[in-house]
Amino acid sequence: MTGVSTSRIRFYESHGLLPMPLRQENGYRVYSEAIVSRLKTITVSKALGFSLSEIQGFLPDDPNDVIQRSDVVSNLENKLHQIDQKLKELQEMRENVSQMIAYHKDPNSKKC
Amino acid sequence: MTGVSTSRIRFYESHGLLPMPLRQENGYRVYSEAIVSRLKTITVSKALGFSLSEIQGFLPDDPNDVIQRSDVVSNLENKLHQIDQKLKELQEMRENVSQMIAYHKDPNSKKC
DNA sequence: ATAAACCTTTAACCATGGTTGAAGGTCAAG
DNA sequence: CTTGACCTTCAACCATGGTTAAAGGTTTAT
Repeated sequence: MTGVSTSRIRFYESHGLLPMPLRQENGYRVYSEAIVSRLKTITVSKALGFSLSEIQGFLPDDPNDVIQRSDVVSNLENKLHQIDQKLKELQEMRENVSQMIAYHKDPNSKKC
Repeated sequence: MTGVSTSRIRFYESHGLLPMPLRQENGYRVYSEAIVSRLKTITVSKALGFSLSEIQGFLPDDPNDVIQRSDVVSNLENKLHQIDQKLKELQEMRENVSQMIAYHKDPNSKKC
Protein backbone atom coordinates (compact mmCIF):
# COMPACT_ATOMS: atom_id res chain seq x y z
CA MET A 1 0.00 0.00 0.00
CA THR A 2 2.77 2.42 0.83
CA GLY A 3 5.62 0.47 -0.69
CA VAL A 4 7.33 0.26 2.69
CA SER A 5 8.44 -3.14 3.98
CA THR A 6 6.90 -4.56 7.15
CA SER A 7 10.28 -4.72 8.82
CA ARG A 8 10.79 -1.05 8.06
CA ILE A 9 7.41 -0.16 9.52
CA ARG A 10 8.25 -2.14 12.65
CA PHE A 11 11.59 -0.39 12.76
CA TYR A 12 9.93 3.02 12.60
CA GLU A 13 7.44 1.98 15.25
CA SER A 14 10.14 0.70 17.59
CA HIS A 15 12.10 3.90 17.14
CA GLY A 16 9.17 6.15 17.93
CA LEU A 17 8.54 7.51 14.45
CA LEU A 18 5.23 5.71 14.22
CA PRO A 19 2.90 5.29 17.20
CA MET A 20 1.76 1.90 18.48
CA PRO A 21 -1.24 1.14 16.28
CA LEU A 22 -4.50 -0.36 17.52
CA ARG A 23 -4.72 -4.14 17.45
CA GLN A 24 -7.34 -6.56 16.29
CA GLU A 25 -8.56 -9.25 18.71
CA ASN A 26 -5.86 -11.54 17.39
CA GLY A 27 -3.13 -9.02 18.03
CA TYR A 28 -2.69 -7.93 14.41
CA ARG A 29 -1.94 -4.26 13.91
CA VAL A 30 -4.61 -2.02 12.38
CA TYR A 31 -3.37 1.19 10.85
CA SER A 32 -5.45 4.33 10.91
CA GLU A 33 -5.42 6.74 7.99
CA ALA A 34 -3.44 9.12 10.19
CA ILE A 35 -0.67 6.58 10.66
CA VAL A 36 -0.59 5.70 6.99
CA SER A 37 -0.28 9.32 6.06
CA ARG A 38 2.39 9.81 8.69
CA LEU A 39 4.32 6.96 7.09
CA LYS A 40 4.01 8.68 3.73
CA THR A 41 5.27 11.90 5.27
CA ILE A 42 8.26 10.00 6.60
CA THR A 43 8.99 8.54 3.18
CA VAL A 44 8.77 11.92 1.46
CA SER A 45 10.88 13.58 4.14
CA LYS A 46 13.54 10.94 3.77
CA ALA A 47 13.58 11.56 0.04
CA LEU A 48 14.05 15.27 0.76
CA GLY A 49 17.15 14.34 2.72
CA PHE A 50 15.93 14.41 6.31
CA SER A 51 17.38 11.80 8.65
CA LEU A 52 15.03 9.74 10.76
CA SER A 53 15.91 11.68 13.88
CA GLU A 54 15.28 14.98 12.14
CA ILE A 55 11.92 13.63 11.01
CA GLN A 56 11.14 12.50 14.52
CA GLY A 57 12.02 16.00 15.63
CA PHE A 58 9.42 17.77 13.55
CA LEU A 59 6.60 15.22 13.47
CA PRO A 60 3.95 15.93 16.13
CA ASP A 61 3.72 13.36 18.93
CA ASP A 62 0.14 12.63 18.03
CA PRO A 63 -0.14 11.55 14.39
CA ASN A 64 -3.58 13.18 14.30
CA ASP A 65 -2.07 16.58 14.98
CA VAL A 66 -1.22 18.82 12.08
CA ILE A 67 2.32 20.09 11.60
CA GLN A 68 2.49 23.88 11.84
CA ARG A 69 3.24 25.60 8.54
CA SER A 70 5.87 27.75 10.21
CA ASP A 71 7.63 24.66 11.54
CA VAL A 72 7.54 23.03 8.14
CA VAL A 73 9.07 26.10 6.56
CA SER A 74 11.81 26.53 9.12
CA ASN A 75 12.75 22.86 8.95
CA LEU A 76 12.84 23.02 5.18
CA GLU A 77 14.96 26.14 5.29
CA ASN A 78 17.40 24.50 7.66
CA LYS A 79 17.61 21.53 5.38
CA LEU A 80 18.17 23.81 2.42
CA HIS A 81 21.15 25.35 4.20
CA GLN A 82 22.51 21.90 4.97
CA ILE A 83 22.13 20.91 1.34
CA ASP A 84 23.90 24.05 0.21
CA GLN A 85 26.67 23.31 2.67
CA LYS A 86 27.02 19.80 1.35
CA LEU A 87 26.94 21.03 -2.23
CA LYS A 88 29.82 23.35 -1.43
CA GLU A 89 31.81 20.51 0.12
CA LEU A 90 31.13 18.24 -2.80
CA GLN A 91 32.12 20.93 -5.27
CA GLU A 92 35.38 21.42 -3.42
CA MET A 93 35.96 17.68 -3.50
CA ARG A 94 35.23 17.71 -7.21
CA GLU A 95 37.74 20.48 -7.69
CA ASN A 96 40.40 18.60 -5.75
CA VAL A 97 39.82 15.33 -7.53
CA SER A 98 39.86 16.93 -10.92
CA GLN A 99 43.10 18.75 -10.11
CA MET A 100 44.59 15.45 -9.00
CA ILE A 101 43.64 13.98 -12.35
CA ALA A 102 45.20 16.86 -14.23
CA TYR A 103 48.34 16.52 -12.17
CA HIS A 104 48.63 12.80 -12.75
CA LYS A 105 48.06 13.18 -16.46
CA ASP A 106 50.72 15.89 -16.74
CA PRO A 107 52.97 16.06 -13.69
CA ASN A 108 55.02 18.77 -15.39
CA SER A 109 52.27 21.34 -15.59
CA LYS A 110 52.75 24.50 -13.55
CA LYS A 111 50.27 23.74 -10.75
CA CYS A 112 51.39 21.44 -7.99
CA MET B 1 52.77 12.91 14.00
CA THR B 2 50.05 12.24 11.47
CA GLY B 3 47.15 13.54 13.51
CA VAL B 4 45.52 10.14 13.42
CA SER B 5 44.40 8.54 16.69
CA THR B 6 45.99 5.28 17.84
CA SER B 7 42.65 3.54 17.82
CA ARG B 8 42.14 4.61 14.23
CA ILE B 9 45.56 3.31 13.24
CA ARG B 10 44.75 -0.02 14.95
CA PHE B 11 41.45 -0.02 13.15
CA TYR B 12 43.12 0.46 9.78
CA GLU B 13 45.65 -2.21 10.61
CA SER B 14 42.99 -4.71 11.64
CA HIS B 15 41.05 -4.03 8.48
CA GLY B 16 43.99 -4.57 6.20
CA LEU B 17 44.58 -0.97 5.15
CA LEU B 18 47.86 -0.83 7.00
CA PRO B 19 50.27 -3.80 7.20
CA MET B 20 51.39 -5.32 10.48
CA PRO B 21 54.35 -3.15 11.46
CA LEU B 22 57.62 -4.46 12.86
CA ARG B 23 57.82 -4.71 16.63
CA GLN B 24 60.43 -3.72 19.16
CA GLU B 25 61.67 -6.35 21.62
CA ASN B 26 58.95 -5.28 24.03
CA GLY B 27 56.24 -5.72 21.46
CA TYR B 28 55.74 -2.05 20.68
CA ARG B 29 54.98 -1.23 17.05
CA VAL B 30 57.63 0.52 14.97
CA TYR B 31 56.38 2.30 11.89
CA SER B 32 58.48 2.54 8.77
CA GLU B 33 58.42 5.65 6.60
CA ALA B 34 56.49 3.63 4.04
CA ILE B 35 53.72 2.90 6.51
CA VAL B 36 53.56 6.48 7.70
CA SER B 37 53.27 7.70 4.15
CA ARG B 38 50.63 5.09 3.42
CA LEU B 39 48.65 6.39 6.36
CA LYS B 40 48.92 9.88 4.95
CA THR B 41 47.71 8.60 1.60
CA ILE B 42 44.73 7.06 3.34
CA THR B 43 43.92 10.33 5.09
CA VAL B 44 44.14 12.34 1.88
CA SER B 45 42.10 9.77 -0.04
CA LYS B 46 39.40 9.86 2.60
CA ALA B 47 39.30 13.63 2.28
CA LEU B 48 38.88 13.22 -1.48
CA GLY B 49 35.79 11.15 -0.76
CA PHE B 50 37.09 7.61 -1.10
CA SER B 51 35.67 5.03 1.30
CA LEU B 52 38.04 2.78 3.19
CA SER B 53 37.21 -0.18 0.98
CA GLU B 54 37.85 1.86 -2.15
CA ILE B 55 41.17 2.93 -0.68
CA GLN B 56 42.00 -0.66 0.15
CA GLY B 57 41.16 -1.47 -3.45
CA PHE B 58 43.74 0.80 -4.99
CA LEU B 59 46.54 0.69 -2.43
CA PRO B 60 49.24 -1.85 -3.33
CA ASP B 61 49.49 -4.85 -1.01
CA ASP B 62 53.07 -3.97 -0.17
CA PRO B 63 53.29 -0.43 1.23
CA ASN B 64 56.72 -0.16 -0.39
CA ASP B 65 55.24 -0.56 -3.84
CA VAL B 66 54.33 2.47 -5.84
CA ILE B 67 50.79 2.97 -7.10
CA GLN B 68 50.61 2.94 -10.89
CA ARG B 69 49.83 6.34 -12.41
CA SER B 70 47.23 4.80 -14.69
CA ASP B 71 45.45 3.25 -11.70
CA VAL B 72 45.50 6.52 -9.84
CA VAL B 73 43.97 8.30 -12.80
CA SER B 74 41.24 5.74 -13.42
CA ASN B 75 40.29 5.65 -9.74
CA LEU B 76 40.17 9.40 -9.64
CA GLU B 77 38.05 9.51 -12.75
CA ASN B 78 35.62 7.00 -11.29
CA LYS B 79 35.40 9.06 -8.15
CA LEU B 80 34.81 12.16 -10.22
CA HIS B 81 31.83 10.49 -11.87
CA GLN B 82 30.50 9.46 -8.50
CA ILE B 83 30.85 12.99 -7.23
CA ASP B 84 29.05 14.34 -10.27
CA GLN B 85 26.30 11.82 -9.71
CA LYS B 86 25.96 12.88 -6.12
CA LEU B 87 26.01 16.53 -7.07
CA LYS B 88 23.12 15.91 -9.43
CA GLU B 89 21.14 14.14 -6.71
CA LEU B 90 21.83 16.89 -4.23
CA GLN B 91 20.81 19.54 -6.72
CA GLU B 92 17.55 17.72 -7.33
CA MET B 93 16.99 17.53 -3.58
CA ARG B 94 17.70 21.22 -3.33
CA GLU B 95 15.17 21.91 -6.05
CA ASN B 96 12.52 19.83 -4.28
CA VAL B 97 13.14 21.37 -0.90
CA SER B 98 13.08 24.88 -2.25
CA GLN B 99 9.83 24.18 -4.09
CA MET B 100 8.36 22.83 -0.87
CA ILE B 101 9.33 26.05 0.85
CA ALA B 102 7.73 28.15 -1.87
CA TYR B 103 4.60 26.06 -1.64
CA HIS B 104 4.34 26.35 2.11
CA LYS B 105 4.88 30.07 2.00
CA ASP B 106 2.19 30.55 -0.64
CA PRO B 107 -0.05 27.50 -1.00
CA ASN B 108 -2.16 29.38 -3.57
CA SER B 109 0.54 29.78 -6.16
CA LYS B 110 0.01 27.95 -9.45
CA LYS B 111 2.52 25.13 -8.90
CA CYS B 112 1.39 22.16 -6.87
C1' DA C 1 -7.42 -31.41 7.62
C1' DT C 2 -3.61 -29.40 6.03
C1' DA C 3 -0.72 -26.23 3.53
C1' DA C 4 0.30 -21.57 2.16
C1' DA C 5 0.49 -17.22 3.48
C1' DC C 6 -0.03 -14.15 6.51
C1' DC C 7 0.75 -12.16 11.54
C1' DT C 8 3.37 -11.83 16.24
C1' DT C 9 7.91 -11.15 19.09
C1' DT C 10 12.73 -11.09 19.97
C1' DA C 11 17.22 -11.37 18.70
C1' DA C 12 20.94 -11.27 15.81
C1' DC C 13 23.24 -9.61 11.81
C1' DC C 14 24.94 -6.24 7.88
C1' DA C 15 28.01 -2.16 6.51
C1' DT C 16 30.60 2.08 7.79
C1' DG C 17 34.11 4.11 10.71
C1' DG C 18 35.45 4.27 14.38
C1' DT C 19 35.81 5.06 20.12
C1' DT C 20 36.03 3.31 24.85
C1' DG C 21 37.16 0.30 28.46
C1' DA C 22 39.32 -3.49 30.96
C1' DA C 23 43.31 -5.95 32.17
C1' DG C 24 47.85 -6.08 31.93
C1' DG C 25 53.00 -4.98 30.47
C1' DT C 26 56.81 -1.36 30.19
C1' DC C 27 59.49 2.58 30.80
C1' DA C 28 61.37 7.01 32.58
C1' DA C 29 61.45 10.39 36.28
C1' DG C 30 61.49 11.68 40.98
C1' DC D 1 60.09 2.08 44.48
C1' DT D 2 56.26 4.07 43.11
C1' DT D 3 53.68 6.99 39.93
C1' DG D 4 52.33 8.52 35.50
C1' DA D 5 52.28 7.88 30.96
C1' DC D 6 52.80 5.22 27.58
C1' DC D 7 52.17 0.36 25.12
C1' DT D 8 49.64 -4.35 24.33
C1' DT D 9 45.17 -7.24 23.31
C1' DC D 10 40.42 -8.12 23.04
C1' DA D 11 35.82 -7.09 23.51
C1' DA D 12 32.07 -4.23 23.66
C1' DC D 13 29.72 -0.10 22.35
C1' DC D 14 28.06 4.10 19.34
C1' DA D 15 25.09 5.88 15.37
C1' DT D 16 22.46 5.04 10.99
C1' DG D 17 18.91 2.36 8.71
C1' DG D 18 17.53 -1.29 8.24
C1' DT D 19 17.09 -6.87 6.99
C1' DT D 20 16.80 -11.76 8.32
C1' DA D 21 15.91 -15.58 11.09
C1' DA D 22 13.74 -18.34 14.65
C1' DA D 23 9.72 -19.82 16.92
C1' DG D 24 5.21 -19.56 17.20
C1' DG D 25 -0.05 -18.08 16.31
C1' DT D 26 -3.87 -17.19 12.74
C1' DT D 27 -6.44 -17.24 8.68
C1' DT D 28 -7.81 -18.67 4.20
C1' DA D 29 -8.20 -21.78 0.51
C1' DT D 30 -8.38 -26.35 -1.22
